[in-house]
Amino acid sequence: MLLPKTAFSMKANLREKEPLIQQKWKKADIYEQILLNNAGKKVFVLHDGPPYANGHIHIGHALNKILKDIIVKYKNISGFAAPFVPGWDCHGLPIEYQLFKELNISKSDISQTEFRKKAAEFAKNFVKIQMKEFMRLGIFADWGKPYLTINKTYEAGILETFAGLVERDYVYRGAKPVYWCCDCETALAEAEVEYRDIPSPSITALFKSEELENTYAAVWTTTPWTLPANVALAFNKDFLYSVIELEKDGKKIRILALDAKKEEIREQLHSPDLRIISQAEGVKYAGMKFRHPFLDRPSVGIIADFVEGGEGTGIVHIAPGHGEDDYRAGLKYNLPVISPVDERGLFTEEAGEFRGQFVFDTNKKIIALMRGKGVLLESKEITHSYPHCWRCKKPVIFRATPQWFISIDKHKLREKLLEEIKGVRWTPPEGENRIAAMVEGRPDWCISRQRYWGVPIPVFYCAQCGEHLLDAKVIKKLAALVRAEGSDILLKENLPLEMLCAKCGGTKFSLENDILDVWFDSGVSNHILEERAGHHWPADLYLEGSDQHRGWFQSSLVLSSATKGSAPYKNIVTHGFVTDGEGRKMSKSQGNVITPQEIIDKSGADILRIWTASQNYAGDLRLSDEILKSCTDYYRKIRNTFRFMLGNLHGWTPDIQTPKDKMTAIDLYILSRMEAVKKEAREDYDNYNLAGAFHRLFDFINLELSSFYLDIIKDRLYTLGEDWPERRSSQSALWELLKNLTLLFAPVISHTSEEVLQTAKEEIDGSLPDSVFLMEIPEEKFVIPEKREGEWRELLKIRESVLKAIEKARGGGRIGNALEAGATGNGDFDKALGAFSVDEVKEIFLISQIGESEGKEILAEHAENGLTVKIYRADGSKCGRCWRITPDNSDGLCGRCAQIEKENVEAAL
RNA sequence: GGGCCUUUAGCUCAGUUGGUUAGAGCGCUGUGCUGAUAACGCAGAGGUGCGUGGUUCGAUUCCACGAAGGCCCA
Repeated sequence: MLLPKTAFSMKANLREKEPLIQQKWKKADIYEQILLNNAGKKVFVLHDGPPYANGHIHIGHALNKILKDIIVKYKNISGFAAPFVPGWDCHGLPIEYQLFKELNISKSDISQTEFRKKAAEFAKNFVKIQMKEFMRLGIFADWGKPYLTINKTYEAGILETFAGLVERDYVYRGAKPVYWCCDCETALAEAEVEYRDIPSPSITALFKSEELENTYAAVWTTTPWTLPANVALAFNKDFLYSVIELEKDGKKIRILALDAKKEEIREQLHSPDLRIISQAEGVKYAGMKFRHPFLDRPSVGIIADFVEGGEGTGIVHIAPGHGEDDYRAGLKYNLPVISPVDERGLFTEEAGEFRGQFVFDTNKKIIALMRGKGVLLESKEITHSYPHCWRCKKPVIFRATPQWFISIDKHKLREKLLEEIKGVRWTPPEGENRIAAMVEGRPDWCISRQRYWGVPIPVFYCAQCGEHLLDAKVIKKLAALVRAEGSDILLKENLPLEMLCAKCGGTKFSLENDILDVWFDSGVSNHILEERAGHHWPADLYLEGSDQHRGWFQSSLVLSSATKGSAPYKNIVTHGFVTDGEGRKMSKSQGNVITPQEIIDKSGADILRIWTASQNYAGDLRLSDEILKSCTDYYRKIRNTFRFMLGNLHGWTPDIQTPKDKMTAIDLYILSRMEAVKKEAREDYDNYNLAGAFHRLFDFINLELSSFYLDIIKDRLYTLGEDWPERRSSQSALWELLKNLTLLFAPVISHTSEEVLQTAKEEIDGSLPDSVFLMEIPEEKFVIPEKREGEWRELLKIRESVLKAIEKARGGGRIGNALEAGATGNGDFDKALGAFSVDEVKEIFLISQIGESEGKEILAEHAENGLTVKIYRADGSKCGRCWRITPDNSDGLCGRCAQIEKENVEAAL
């Protein structure tokens, strides 16, 4: 008896084994080895989108990097050389914000240079942490040489791209409102603003129509101080508006407002009655001119969909210098941005009589002024939620400040972008539509940030006249300096630049205070592809979460198209977000968060990798204990099947490989099936359908190997003489199966595949390479003719019926082991069996006798699809060795086993 | 509130121009084996195809509206 024997254990113990395998990979410098091994092959570049370096990795990071890793590994074992350089995004507000909090200081307590040093340390520390965490997932990458957006060469690349934009005239100066703290005299980001309830005036101002007789538009606002910056009134195009006539202070007056508000207005004015003069939808008021209530300035009617009917009058006061909505509406209608407020929150000259006064203090004066002019409909106080500074806790304002922009329409860039989008292959395809819609509607890109932690915008101001200097040549010089010294050098004074002010001839300059938006940083990342050996530009693939349609995919596209003339990628794959088992967002407050660390500690990285590969990532990905449990079940099945194959290859080596033309029918059949499955799985991998590949491979292992082929060949493997041809044939097939499946699964369960291969190297074939990733998926070579496949399909249909019939017999308590049974059937039965020998059929059905049922008691019968199968007890007695029932049994052994025993005895002599 | 997307058995997935009783696997239940044994085989149960309307001889598949959820934006 030759039973399976292998050191490959049933229990995986991944949490202890994986780190050991990873150590070996690290020691052998597996990443380098793979690329060395694949030198000369076609290059495939997956360019990593940089995660932000400010915390431990969460499940979304793990998902993203594992998906990338699966694809890169697959490419590397299927005829490509696929490098993978990991990146990190290291500048930006989140780090700055976190660090200020940690240090418990504010901008004024620390110099920019000193702060930047600490921020760089902070980022590098998390790069180190995340790198370790990614490595623990089994990700292969150029860990020794990642790209960090704070690397000197990287920062130089940022400036070079910027110079390219300046050369082509894409960069311009404009104004945009930002949150502004008048106390700290600084701009604030969304994250630095907290909302608190405060009392504010709630007023309705009247804007006199220049076209309609004695008619005033009623406009509600809670920030009267922004009225000096008013330039427009917004209507909702679909709402119904009315001009109503009523009495105010004893005089007739006509008010324009939302029709639904007319009663409310009548009550506010204590008017005894109201008369509807006209009614129209908001769209009618687009372009209509109104008079500012207290300044000599027109205010024009516009349409905006953010106008709501709930609070107010349905007519919204628009001050593009003091609100985000207002600003965007202003862009659309080409309205001027007025922001007559300085950095301390004091009105400037532009505000006329309010000059020098603090904005919040002028609310009352403005109300009084309007009341005096008879253009105030109502005034009261309300309490509402209002943004405050996270640091000094004072209310903030929206204030327009000078900012730098990249034009999206210069040189028809927008059209170019849309054209490029069409040239990219988007997976899933809906992504194309999504990004195209965003690009169509996006405004110019504001790249200024009033922060410390980033690359300074390379613009200089003349110390004498204040004129700005934006010069590509100068910026290229700066880039060279930065390449050598890092971006901190820009903060130094007296840079050797030899600049001259074009306006006044001045020679002293100061650097712009604003830094570049971090999306600019990461948007230029594809420049590393041109600098790294073994890479090429554009990248073959970008793979990120679907949120990056607005983020990185777009910033990369804009910068690359503007400066290099095309998109930096050929393929985009996007994945959804991880939710809990109910499809709900994971959040700390919900308590439904599962971290990659927990999964690794409990089950191992290969389980997490199976989770990643088994789900369709196009939509949201659910994660729960129940789902992980099923991943563990997948894993156990795969592992045990590998174990069975390894164990039964004991005593076999490739030099006694059975040639294809000597293999038995069932071995040839299963190998042919393997080829078909491999082809399908490879197509899936090639199309980034990882779940398709995984389920296909798993089903093959489960349905065709474990339940079918392996079950059947046990008899040969265990009971035949060691060298018998049928046994060697099956072992040769096992070897092919093992190699193919180890490799096909390697991108997913990398650690386990490696363990399988190393076990095989020790136990079966010492000439195998040191890592499964230094191999290639075997080429197709075991396909049987279509006609033969058809014969097998017929046979397998009958096998199903036989199994059901046997189960019926078993249910009746008439039979236990299937080997006790014999089977026969009607005409179709014999016809389908005709293509196979009786011995083959018995083997495949796992029974002891076929046909010849005359005079026998039928134990069970099963009929379906015109086929009837009958089960009876096989003739003869049970062989003590192979357990088959045969008529030629003597001394408890069947004829075959008796001979094998004899051979074994002779061999032993 | 707007744009894009998702919704098929407890779980993960298939379902290819709309056409007969909607398929797998896992899990579950039952059962066999005890020479893959904390393994392996066999069988079975399990679905108002998110809901409501419409187009059609006929819709999981097409259309409209709605619900729940996700991403982005406001």
